[in-house]
This record gives sequence, structure tokens and C-alpha cells, in this order.
Amino acid sequence: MTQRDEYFQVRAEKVERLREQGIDPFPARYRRTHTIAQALELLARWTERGRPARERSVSVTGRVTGVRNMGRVAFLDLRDGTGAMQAQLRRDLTGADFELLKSLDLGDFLGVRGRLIHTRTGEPTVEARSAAMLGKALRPPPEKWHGLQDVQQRLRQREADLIANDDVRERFVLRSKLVAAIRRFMDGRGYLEVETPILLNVAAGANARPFVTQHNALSRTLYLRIATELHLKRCIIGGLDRVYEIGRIFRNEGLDATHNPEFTSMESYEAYADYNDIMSLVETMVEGLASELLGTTTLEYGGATIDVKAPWRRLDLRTAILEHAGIDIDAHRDAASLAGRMREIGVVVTQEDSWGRLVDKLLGDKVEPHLVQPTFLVDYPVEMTPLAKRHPSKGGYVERFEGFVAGMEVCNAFTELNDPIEQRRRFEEQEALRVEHAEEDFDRLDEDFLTAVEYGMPPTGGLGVGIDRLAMLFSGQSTVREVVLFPHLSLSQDEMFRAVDAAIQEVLSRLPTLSQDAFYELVRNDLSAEVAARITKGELIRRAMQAFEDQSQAI
RNA sequence: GGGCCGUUAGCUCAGCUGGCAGAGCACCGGACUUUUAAUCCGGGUGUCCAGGGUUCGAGCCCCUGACGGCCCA
Repeated sequence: MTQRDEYFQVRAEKVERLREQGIDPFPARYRRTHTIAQALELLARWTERGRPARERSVSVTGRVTGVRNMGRVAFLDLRDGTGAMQAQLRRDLTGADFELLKSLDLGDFLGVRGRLIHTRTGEPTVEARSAAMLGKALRPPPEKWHGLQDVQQRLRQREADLIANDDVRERFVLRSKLVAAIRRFMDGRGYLEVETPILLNVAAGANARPFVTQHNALSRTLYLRIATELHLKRCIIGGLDRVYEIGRIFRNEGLDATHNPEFTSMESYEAYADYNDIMSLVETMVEGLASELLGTTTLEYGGATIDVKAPWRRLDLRTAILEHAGIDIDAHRDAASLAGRMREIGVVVTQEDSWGRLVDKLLGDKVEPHLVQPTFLVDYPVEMTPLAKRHPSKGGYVERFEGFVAGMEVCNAFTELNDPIEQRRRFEEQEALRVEHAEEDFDRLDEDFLTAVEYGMPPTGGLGVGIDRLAMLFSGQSTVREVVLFPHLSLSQDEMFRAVDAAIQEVLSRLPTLSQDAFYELVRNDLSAEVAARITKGELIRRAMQAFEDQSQAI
């Protein structure tokens, strides 16, 4: 028996023992009178002002995170969502409930009822008169002093991470407060929170590849949204003058430090506003969030001290590229010419890159890393931005900005294009570019949206904020998966081997007398694309061979 | 894509020049009425990431691969 099984079995036996004693190890309810924070506060108040004449006993609940058993008295550390405190179990005070200790393990949920006292050492404590098991744990918690360090396990079993690591717990509390504060900020400015569809006939509104799914009843292919932009603008057209949506966006692309295939955005649209108004909204909001949540507008990130206090620097995009890369993009308005200049300064480009993509690479390589202090990069080439309005005086540019903090893009905003004729032309340009540059992502033409704009759309300022990026910034994390509770991960080695072994067993049970070569082929076909791509032929053959031998021996 | 580092008990980690696989926590058995990572006595529970090679002998050396971390593109 492995040690893992032993832990489980010992605890499972305790569950049985409790049942034999007529105790439900998983009772439906328990009446608690105080959260741990409330109990601590109550005791502090009593200590200050004296105990009431008729003192109530309290009951608190929580997970057992520590046990110090001294024979006829035991001290338990209890933790609930509000805090941690000590409970004392004395044999002479708890009677039969004292026996519960024999079936108690770290990680169990317990309720205790009794007086609030300070022990000899001054520790706030519930002096239990009764105790009840509220939920037995069958697995041991991670190591109590060092916590859980293994990154894979932390991310795959976030609950264990949260149990073991206080900083992780606090980080996700902060994220939640961040979202709540953004809502308050937008609500306070008269914005209406709306909900728009996630399943769409056309995934438009951004340059990204969508996830594809199937609606059975309609026999229709649907796409998960890659932005909330187009529907929110339809709200503006409909007369909801200020709207926003906080929600999940899905983009079918790779995973890395700053990209999870599903992420949270806050998009907002405001009629009669332009991108200058939106800049001021963003800097005001982020400064306010920092003051409210962190108590300061300066934050430490990646070794830099960043001040998010408004106003943020405005930096013209063309000037920025000129300064940081020495290239005037207006002097190289075609892809071949720009690519040539970029090669000269050592930026990796390909024959197929579109002009817009080249500019994007220049930005990413040469400009963005320098945008450590909060900066709005202003006025983007029209090729990169089909939904923004042309700049009235800068030919070839649109009124668009992106906000950067710590070299990270945190928002994207435009003065929205509200001319339906030009909007159609811009979408058509995107479709043409898609034909020319098959590997790149372009926006898609959405007829329903164009119809909406044709009804007449007011001048509008629009904004998209990456909530995950903000959460990273505010919590000092360098990867998005540390601010997403359950991030997507590729398969672990164990999971891969398990998938292979399962496929082998499946084929073996179906066709036990196959030749070996045919057998490998069938197993390989059974594997998911992800596993098939990564398992080596040698590894597959070894595992199949082993299973083959095991089976022959069994027969 | 490239470089460096790592993968050993449930968890956190040692393991020297190749020679019986280790510690702390956790766990199991026992003692203990005021502990705070309780303490004391006894017990090591393992696919050393996988496979192959060298060797009398491999956790350690070599090769291939998987997974992960960091750095660079």
C-alpha cells in the first residue's frame, strides 16, 4: 500500500468509526452564532468593557489547521473565511464529545460551542462545552510550515493552494475587490451594466481566432465571443448612452505568461465622448482603484516603482517608434519597405507579415518594453484598427490609444467609427487582408452590426480593459495564471501517461488478439491530438508492450 | 525556437568521489490538564520523472524523451 492510500484509508476508517458511534461525519447543518472574526471582536470588546452579566456562549466553525493534544486537554486551531482562532477541548468539560479527538484529523471541519476566554498565555480561545464534526477530510492538507510550493499542483489543485498559502488567498480576495471597485466606479459615473451574448453567429470585434461550438437544436455552428464590442455599440445605438460589461472573452490562441485562452475584460461605451474623454476615465479609474485597494498610487512591479497617479503620459505612436526604433513608419507605408528597415535593426520579420503586423511587432519589440510608467500610446495606423474613427488631421491614422503600465498593455480604446459606409469598407478591407495573409487574424464582417450602425450611431468613446492584467499589476504577479483561480494548463506528464495507458487498455480489451503493429496503430488513433502529438513512439511502444505482456501472463 | 536549472516519501527538501534511500512536517502506536510549528518515547511509509546505455554495482555518469521553472528570442 502506498502512503497516499494509507492516509486515505486511515481517515476513511475514522469516518466509519464515527458512523458506528451514531455520529454523522457530514451533517447537513450546524448552528454557528459567530464567525471567527466576530468571536474575536466580541472577546476584545468584553476585555475592554467587562463581560455582560449574562454571558452567552458562542459557537464557531472552521477547518482544523492545528492540533496540540495534551491528553486530557487539547488545543485546536480553527480557521474560517474570516480568520483563525484557538479552540480548547477539555475532557472534564466536553464529556462524550472529547472522544471526537480520536477521529479528528488536520483538515476536518469542526464546530465548537462554549465560553470565550483568554488562556493562561493570553490566547483568545473558545473553551468548548461541546464539539461536532462538520465535514471529515480524507486527504491530508499540504505541509503547514512551507505551504504548497509545487507550481503544477498549486495551479491544478487551487483549493490546496488556497488552504496552504495565505498570500494566494489574499491575492484572489484583492482581485475580487478590484472587480467590485470597477463596478462601483462605472456605476457611479452613470454607466449601465449590461450582459451581451457569449455564443455568436459571427465572432467579430477584434483580431483573434474564436473557439467554435455547435448548437444541436439549430444545427448551427456558433462561436464564443472574442470581444463584447459590437453588441455594446448596438446598446449605444439603441439609446443606452453609457454601458459597460465585465465578462469572459475567449480567444483560441496559445497559453503563456500573459495569455489565458479565456480572460476577463471590462468594455465600456459612452455616447458623445471621444478617446480623450476615455483617457481621462482610465487614468482616473486606475488611480482611484490603487488608492482604494492598496492605499497608495505607487506600486512595485518587476523591480520598478510605478506611479499610476493621473495624468498619464500621452505618447504619439509614430513618434514613439521613431524614437525607440529609429524608423518613421510614414516613410515605409508598404510591407516590403518596412520589413526591410526592420531587418536592418534586427527585428525578426517574415515575407508574409502584413504592414499592420509589422508595426505591431515594432511596438512589441522596441516600444512597449520602455512603457514602464503609465503611458497612453496614441493614434494608431488605420490598417490595424477597423472599428476606430479616422483622425481628422493625421492621414492614415485613427483615434485609438492603448494604455501601458510596466510594459504591459492594460487597455485599448477608440473614438468609435460611426459611419456605416466606411465601416463596411473597413470590414471588407479586413476580409481582403485575410485572403492575403492567411496565418494572421483579422476582424470579421458582421452584417447585424452594420445594420445597427445604419440606424444611426452617435459619436462614441469606447474602452476595453484587461482585468487580469490589472490584477497582475495590483498584486505584483508576473504571470496571468497567478491571478486566475483555475488557469488552463497543458497536460502534466502523469496525465499524459494515464491517457496513453487508458487507450492501450481500451484497445486491448476490444481486440485482444491483434498483431503488435496493428495494435500500436489503433492505440495511436485512440489518443487525443494533444497526447498523440507529445507522446514519443518509443514511449508508446514500451507501454503497449508492457500491457501486452501483462495480458498474456494473465491468460 | 535557444540557453541554464530542476523532477527523490503525502508536503518541504538533503543525498559528497558510483557502494544498504535520508531529514523536518504529516502519518501510525504510546505518554501528557494550558499549548501556540506543543513536547517526549517508538515506527520510514519510496515506480528516486520515463526509457535505454556504461558498470560487479546507478538517485548520482552517458544518451533519448516527457514535464516544469528561470532567462533570452
